Amino acid sequence: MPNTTLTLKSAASEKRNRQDYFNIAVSVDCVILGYENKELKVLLIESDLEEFNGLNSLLGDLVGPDEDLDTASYRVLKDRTGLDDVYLEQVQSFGNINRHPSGRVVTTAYYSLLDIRNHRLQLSHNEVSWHTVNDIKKLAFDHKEILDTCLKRLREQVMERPIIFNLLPSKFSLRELQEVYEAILGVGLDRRNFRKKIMLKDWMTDLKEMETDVPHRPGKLYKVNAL
Amino acid sequence: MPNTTLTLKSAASEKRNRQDYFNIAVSVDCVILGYENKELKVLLIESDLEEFNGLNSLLGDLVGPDEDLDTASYRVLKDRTGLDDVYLEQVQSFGNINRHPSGRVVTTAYYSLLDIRNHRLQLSHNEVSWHTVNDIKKLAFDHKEILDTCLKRLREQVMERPIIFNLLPSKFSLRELQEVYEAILGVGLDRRNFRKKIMLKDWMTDLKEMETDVPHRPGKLYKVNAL
DNA sequence: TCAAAAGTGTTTTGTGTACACCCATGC
DNA sequence: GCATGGGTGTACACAAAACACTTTTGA
Repeated sequence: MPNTTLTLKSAASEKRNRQDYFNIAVSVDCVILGYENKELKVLLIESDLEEFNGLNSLLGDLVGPDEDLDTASYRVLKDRTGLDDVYLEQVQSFGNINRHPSGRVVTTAYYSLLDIRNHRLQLSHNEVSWHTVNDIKKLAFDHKEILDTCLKRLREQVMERPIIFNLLPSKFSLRELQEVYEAILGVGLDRRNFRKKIMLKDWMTDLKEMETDVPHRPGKLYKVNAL
Repeated sequence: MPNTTLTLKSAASEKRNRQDYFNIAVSVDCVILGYENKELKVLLIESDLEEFNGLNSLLGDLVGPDEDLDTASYRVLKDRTGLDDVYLEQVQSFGNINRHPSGRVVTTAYYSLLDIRNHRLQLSHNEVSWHTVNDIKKLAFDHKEILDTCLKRLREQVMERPIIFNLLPSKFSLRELQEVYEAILGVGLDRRNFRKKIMLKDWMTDLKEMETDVPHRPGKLYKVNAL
């Protein structure tokens, strides 16, 4: 397959030779988000490129010749966190010519949501660690832009579809749920209005259980409905 | 630059050799949409691949080594339509292994909106022509899926941002505008409610002119506000 | 005078938002 | 008994939807 001739038609393409087209590498970058201590966090790795001395970057990798984009993202996630049952969604591709200092790489960004506490990660490298999203000022490559784009998409979707539950343990209280929303949206929410609104969505089921080990009146526990 | 070593870290990547990564080609595909006769249309070309005998496909091309993704899309648009002042937006990337029969191609889809009547296109190939979106059952490659994805995105955005005006001439009536919305959304809209809603958005200015050459009472003409 | 579309308002219904009090529990 | 958060309802503002008649023009 690699040596088959590509026959996409265009005046421009005919002028160039085939070799040019295979000088673009394809990668995926994963914005792996977790929630802990009322903060949204993202998994980053210390960049090993000199140009980015000291800067962190997203987790990503080149896409292999035998991989779909989604498959490659799952592989990155699995390799770096040990998890394979994780929510993953494609957001956008970034292909500026000079975005990678070592060569031409077009990357497709995904975001991923997981519960930091429940999944004790098997982090494959020591340099991989969680960082509070709000504290991140600068990342290697164009990864700050990628992060911001993914966060924007997440904020747009979080009230539309039941994705937020990926950040929570399987049993959670309404307070916990509201705190995750507040962390993502960056605003405080009225408790009564929040409860009304979220209950209308039919995303959760009352487990008829109560919180334990809380230093105050325990709240009801819920689970997310099957999707 | 093409011969610089890529140093993305991962156990998986270290196992493969560099050549593998440059066996993926990168393309863009443009869903070029226009509006005419109360119908939404898309610009298609007859596929020249044997495998897709007779099927149409979207307009696309490989991305050159010196082009951003956006630049490549603008080039495709310019080459195929002669237009360069056209709305263009990235939607999503498609990278399934077998999506292109001649080799591995990862493509990024864009949609584009233009006014068929005002821009008399200089179509570069005779095989390029407009097709009513609703009549399209099948396209070459995964282009039907790409088309559907772009249409879905368009429907989500059309009430959020003033993009629809790209489909209309610079002067238009509220009836024309409503008809475009109806064509895109595939539903009928109440005229009074539509007018109220659209006027609240502050997207248009009353030109203090009237339609001419209509076989009925002429309506007011509007123009889109500067963005 | 007829056909075709322009233009216009009111009522109802639902949703978003602001806001305050009593209750259950652990310490 | 005190601190902490759980749980609840009402009033107002605004947006969405349903709905019909008169007016203007060209043919």
